[in-house]
Amino acid sequence: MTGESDCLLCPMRQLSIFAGLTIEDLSPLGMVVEDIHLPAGATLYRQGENARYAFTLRSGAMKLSVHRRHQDENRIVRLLRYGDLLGFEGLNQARLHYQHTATALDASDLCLLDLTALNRLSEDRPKVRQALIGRWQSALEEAEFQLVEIGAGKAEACVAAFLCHWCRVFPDGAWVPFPIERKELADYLGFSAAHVSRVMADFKRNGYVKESGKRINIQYIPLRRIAGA
Amino acid sequence: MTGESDCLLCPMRQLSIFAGLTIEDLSPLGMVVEDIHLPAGATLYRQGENARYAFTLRSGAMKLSVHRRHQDENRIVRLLRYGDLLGFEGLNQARLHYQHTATALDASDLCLLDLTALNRLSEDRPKVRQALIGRWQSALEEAEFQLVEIGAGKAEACVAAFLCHWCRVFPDGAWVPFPIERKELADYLGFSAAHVSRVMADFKRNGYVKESGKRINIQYIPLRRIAGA
DNA sequence: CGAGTACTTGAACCCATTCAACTTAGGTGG
DNA sequence: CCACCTAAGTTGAATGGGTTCAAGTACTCG
Repeated sequence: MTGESDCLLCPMRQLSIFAGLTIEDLSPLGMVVEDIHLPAGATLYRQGENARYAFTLRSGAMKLSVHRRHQDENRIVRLLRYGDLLGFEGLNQARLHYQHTATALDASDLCLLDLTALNRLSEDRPKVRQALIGRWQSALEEAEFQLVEIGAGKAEACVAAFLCHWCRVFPDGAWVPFPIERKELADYLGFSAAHVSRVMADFKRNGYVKESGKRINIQYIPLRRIAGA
Repeated sequence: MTGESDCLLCPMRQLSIFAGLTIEDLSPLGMVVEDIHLPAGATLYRQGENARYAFTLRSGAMKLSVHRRHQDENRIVRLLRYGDLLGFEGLNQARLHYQHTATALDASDLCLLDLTALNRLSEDRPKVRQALIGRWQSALEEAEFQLVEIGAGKAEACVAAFLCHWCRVFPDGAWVPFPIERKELADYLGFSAAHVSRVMADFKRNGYVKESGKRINIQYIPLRRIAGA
């Protein structure tokens, strides 16, 4: 399930917070980095638990969700993929607990980073510091994407915007991994599972997208028409 | 309209990113800080403009909004008050432009901070760095509050959650400045102005809240009942 | 191949939108 | 200081989109 690994050999390093660091930067740091493998559905950490580690997602997909106070449903606040960093709220010394529950949507590989070591590293290395600031910024932008593009408007437009956003890093027309159930998509978008299902079914009937197994393929989504209606 | 000021004498310093710094820390930095005063409705900066300065809000209230691509309406992504920092997206070197449009909801005083100087300062002073990380964290938490408590559910519950959140830093039962129009509240919550007005009017009729001029007074909001319904 | 889970679909209901009319509040000039 | 004027807030009625709940269908995994 877990084991040690060498960051210097990591094929993902260019995308990670250690990108741009040389061997001289990294090797003497003595940062122990562990590999973690999670099966689909497994929980990595829970909201409120002591935050001692951050994680880098190397493959698979995860969701961050929060328990709503007066409601039984869970709201999904972020979806993560290849290269994303999670659990770093503990870097802010005032936040000693995880703010979300992290669950694997699909079988996932992560590496574990000790937060105190990471903190020390960011003190010493401006590049790491910049990289971390960048992660904070993207987390914020992702949240604002959700607010702006998804938080209001008709369901069709929200689903369409999300699908385009989800597939944005892949070439047009590619078959993109899509390990997200209707219920989860609904929790993320703020609609009922039934209605999300309706919209997705319509999109498929209209030939906007295709689905096969846990992959999706965007053919052509008439964003203009959907938003304008 | 503008003038220089001395951070060391600022009555807000304990709340600001310079909190915890001594005179020795601050005085030799040569950071020029300017005072800015804005009348209600004035725009401080616009989405897409070159980001050279961050700002600290010393009094009044502001909103950050984004223009929606396929929509004419603007979505409000954050509301700011006393002590809040805005415009710091430029600290991330990859973001040279403001991500939002900043507009004064009320007559407001701010101080202007040069971003490059602020960057230098955060390199040298761990306390400033920590304070900035804290600001990033609160921006993120604020966005997630909006997602979780306000982005889904019945309008009554959203309005109630927002009002409690807005008044949280004041003592219970206090008259709290509330320079937010129905239309703006609607843009923030993602409802129509008409419906927000209806809900607010109901709340007032039921004695949950009182309004007078640009101030509000929460008497008692039965959150449990509203959310449970 | 069977069982359980996810997905789809229908119908009734409910909440929010829309648009328009009306009321209130705040500000300006006489 | 009052009368007017404008912008903001309130309210009603009709419409429409989304939820809910339940039934039926299609996967997927063992």
